[in-house]
Amino acid sequence: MAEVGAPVTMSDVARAAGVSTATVSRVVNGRYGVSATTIAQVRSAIEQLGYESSLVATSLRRSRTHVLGLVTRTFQSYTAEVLKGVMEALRQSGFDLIIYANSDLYETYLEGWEQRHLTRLSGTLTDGCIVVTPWGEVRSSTPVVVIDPVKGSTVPSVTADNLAGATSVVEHLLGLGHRRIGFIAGRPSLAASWSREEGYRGALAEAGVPVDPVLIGRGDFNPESAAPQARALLDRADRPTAIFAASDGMALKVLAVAEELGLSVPGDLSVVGFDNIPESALAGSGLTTVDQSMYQLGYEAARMLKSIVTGEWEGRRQIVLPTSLVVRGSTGPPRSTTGA
Amino acid sequence: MAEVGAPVTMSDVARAAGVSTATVSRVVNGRYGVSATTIAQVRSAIEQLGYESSLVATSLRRSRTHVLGLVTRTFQSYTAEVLKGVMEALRQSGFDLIIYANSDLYETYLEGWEQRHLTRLSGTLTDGCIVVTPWGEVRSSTPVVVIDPVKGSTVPSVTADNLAGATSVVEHLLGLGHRRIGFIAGRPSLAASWSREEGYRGALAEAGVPVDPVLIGRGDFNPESAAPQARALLDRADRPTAIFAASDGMALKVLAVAEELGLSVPGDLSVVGFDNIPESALAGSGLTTVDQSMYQLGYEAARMLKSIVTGEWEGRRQIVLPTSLVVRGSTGPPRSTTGA
DNA sequence: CTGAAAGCGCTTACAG
DNA sequence: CTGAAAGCGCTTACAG
Repeated sequence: MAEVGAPVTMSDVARAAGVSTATVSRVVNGRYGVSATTIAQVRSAIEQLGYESSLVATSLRRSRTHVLGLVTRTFQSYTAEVLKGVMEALRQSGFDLIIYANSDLYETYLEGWEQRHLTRLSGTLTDGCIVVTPWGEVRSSTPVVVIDPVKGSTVPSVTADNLAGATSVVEHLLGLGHRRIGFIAGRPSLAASWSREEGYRGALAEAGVPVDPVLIGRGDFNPESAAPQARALLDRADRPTAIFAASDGMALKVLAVAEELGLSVPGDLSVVGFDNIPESALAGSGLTTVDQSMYQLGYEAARMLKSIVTGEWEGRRQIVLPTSLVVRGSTGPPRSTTGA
Repeated sequence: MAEVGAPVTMSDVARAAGVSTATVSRVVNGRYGVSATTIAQVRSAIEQLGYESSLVATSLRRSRTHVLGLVTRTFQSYTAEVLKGVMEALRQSGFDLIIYANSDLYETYLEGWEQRHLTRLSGTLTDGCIVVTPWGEVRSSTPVVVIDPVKGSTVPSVTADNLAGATSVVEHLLGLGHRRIGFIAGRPSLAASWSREEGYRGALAEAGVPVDPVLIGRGDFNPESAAPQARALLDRADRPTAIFAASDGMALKVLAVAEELGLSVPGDLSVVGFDNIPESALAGSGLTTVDQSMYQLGYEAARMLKSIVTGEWEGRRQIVLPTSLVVRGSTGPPRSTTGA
């Protein structure tokens, strides 16, 4: 029952039913103008042969495919959340979803992957695409909605309120009595990265705490990128009493480095992340972080894309969703609460 | 920069470069027998126009597409784990991955979704497919590997050692002193469901504890399906001191029902699940469960599919992966440890 | 109500 | 080394 012969095509059905492929196509697509008898014959042939129209052939011929695409570089935990949101928004919408992932990202196409995939899908397969965290600005012949766009992007997009989120983190740390607060930044090209750094700087400035450039490390959102930065910060004589990493992945790495150096958290060091991925709740006594509902990002992106495709979208094309601070065990007052 | 005109086709490139589409195709695919000058011209036209070949047109024409498919009904947390494993196995393999999800699952196609999607992809788009937890037996004109097949399936598949996993759960509960152990089964058609029930029955029998049919509830792996079953079990005068649910989703529901009824866990009731989804570690003091590495399932399924497609697969076509018991706070000795 | 024919964007023998 | 032509599996005007 596993692997059977060649796929059943529309010609096979036409032959079996004694009609032309045009007629089969009409029946399959429920077009008017086919006699009841013919419909019955064709239906029975379809049933017997187990025919299903080829997605590829159909979408090559049709202008509208009722398939939306999603292009992502990786499948992290947060990707699953995004996908759940997307599927919920698409439920009963008449749009199917296709997700395309490339296996060669460690080779040639790393930089422009999203553009390449987008183009390969757009002309024919999909009516529109969601792109998750692209490396650059994207363009397409069909509608696109970007989740986490690059800085300065003009494409329709959905993003979390990174500025407010980062601000709340620093206010939380300041409230606990921290004054030397380190920051590990994310990939510079992303708008999210800039906003988080801006929130960090702004909140310090607001509190009258000077920003010390030596306390800022440059990561790229990749967990590994945070390790050397954390080590550099924590090896200093005047090391920070708290580190705010621009993503949970990086923050978890900071926790690992702290443990490696024999620093207790939050006694010797408070650590905060951003994203609230599931792993953050599991790490030791929990990682304090900013929740940006990836589910919501996915949901809103899909809702927007769907409406743009059908021409019904009226609202703004750059959506910003609220974030919320989640305080867990990785933050506390510094050892000597004499700062200020 | 967002939405641009019509997609750039191979004809556009051919026109710009002053050659035929056949030549462009040769350059794009790196075929021999094109002069250096022509290659340069075509390359420059491709560059200027930002051309990418259409995935759909290419795969319609070619027999081999170097794209593998994955068909899934939902995106749960475990799906992300499966996908991570799949991508890892496919990394650098030359195979891209396409995931297809249907938005109308709540309508017509609920029952046969996997077969329908499979057929629509198989003829043309993909060289082979992974199907996650199908409703029935699947057939296809190209290779298929099923994760969690239905009972009696003969298709190549990867599955966890559900029998051993369930056995270890019951042994764990027996070891704590439980004798009245309830069970909430999963969807009957799945092989996983049968094996888990078999493990439950077998371990009880092994210990000389008679299986009481009133302690077995029939769920379908869907969390919601467990609520009425749990209530029925817990409303009994001779209620069980422990409930083993065949999935974490259902087990978490059991915890909710217990709380609703004012039962303390594990004091009044021990609860065990199966799967070890991330949420299980977060629930209260943690859900005791069986870890079946979804990452491994995905990884092995992709590795097998890839090899079958390239004709290199030599090993068994029904892989069973080990499981391990994860003891957390939801299990403990029953209130009166006087059983025996 | 039905079919022959063109064409969606490609690739691949087949000629030259 | 290069191009004209056929064809992958469909859909859609256009005739009849």
